[in-house]
Amino acid sequence: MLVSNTRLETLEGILDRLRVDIKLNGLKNSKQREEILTVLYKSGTHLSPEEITHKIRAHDKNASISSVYRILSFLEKNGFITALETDKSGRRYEIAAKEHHDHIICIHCGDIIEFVNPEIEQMQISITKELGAKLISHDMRLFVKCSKCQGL
Amino acid sequence: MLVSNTRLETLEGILDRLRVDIKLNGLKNSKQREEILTVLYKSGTHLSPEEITHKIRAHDKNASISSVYRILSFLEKNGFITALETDKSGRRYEIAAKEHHDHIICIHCGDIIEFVNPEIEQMQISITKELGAKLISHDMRLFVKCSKCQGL
DNA sequence: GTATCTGCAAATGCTTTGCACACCC
DNA sequence: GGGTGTGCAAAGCATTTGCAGATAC
Repeated sequence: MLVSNTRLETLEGILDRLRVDIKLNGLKNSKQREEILTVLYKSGTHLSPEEITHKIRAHDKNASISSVYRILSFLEKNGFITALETDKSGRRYEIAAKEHHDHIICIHCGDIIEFVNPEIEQMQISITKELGAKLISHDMRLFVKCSKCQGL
Repeated sequence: MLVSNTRLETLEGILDRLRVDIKLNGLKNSKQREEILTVLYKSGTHLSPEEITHKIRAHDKNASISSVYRILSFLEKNGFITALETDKSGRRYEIAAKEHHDHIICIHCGDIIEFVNPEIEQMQISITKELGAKLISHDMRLFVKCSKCQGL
């Protein structure tokens, strides 16, 4: 079953959580953290660090990719975004404020379809429970030739 | 359900297939290709290119890691081995002559448990079929804290 | 002999880090 | 003011590639 692209939270709600998180960690506010989260929220897709850098440079000419990497790492660690490896070219990031989902990736055109299957989710929990292990996170990628690329 | 570590094929059988494959591709025989496949077959685990290089150097003092990469790439492309990314430190390889399986990876000790769930396998096919896409390959990783690491 | 295979060293590409200055509280 | 954030350049690290000599057929 496909996942709608609707965010579960408003952008302002997410930014508020970010500000609280920053306070709790004794950190200081920064425009860039908010800007990157905003870019990911608005795009709704999976962006590479390079694409993100390019986008934030629209408002901030000198933004550097190294800061983008630092911030992405912080945002991922704190659960605001999630990473996905679609191929060998590196990681891509998406906003975490969506329903949990897995990914179908077309190996030809790179298109990504998001889906969730509650039965599979449940089985994953059962499987690890049987082993006495605790499921921390999971990751399922279906690599396909999508309908548009069938003829190629 | 756990997957036994039994190989589906003898080492000689696999090497024979490799030799046929090499002929068909107009390539030449090489000790290293067979040696690497043998190392992976005998180890039964997931080895990094560096570990593989170290092992084949037991019989071949000057073996280089770049050849290992080249050969791993060939063996993967031709279906003799499969790659797995357990963490950010790079890819690991295992012999393909096992039952198809997915991986449970302990984020603490790095232990890997192999399992297969036929129902999930079936669902993955149905999900992609519904979209008119053709499933080429898939990949499911359950990151856990394993029973031995629970207390940590 | 000719094409493939190999080791070596250099290059590549993504990501991380050190440092000095800028900025927040 | 002191600690955190940022840009820049350099470093890291896994992986790839160019090249010349070695090897297979």
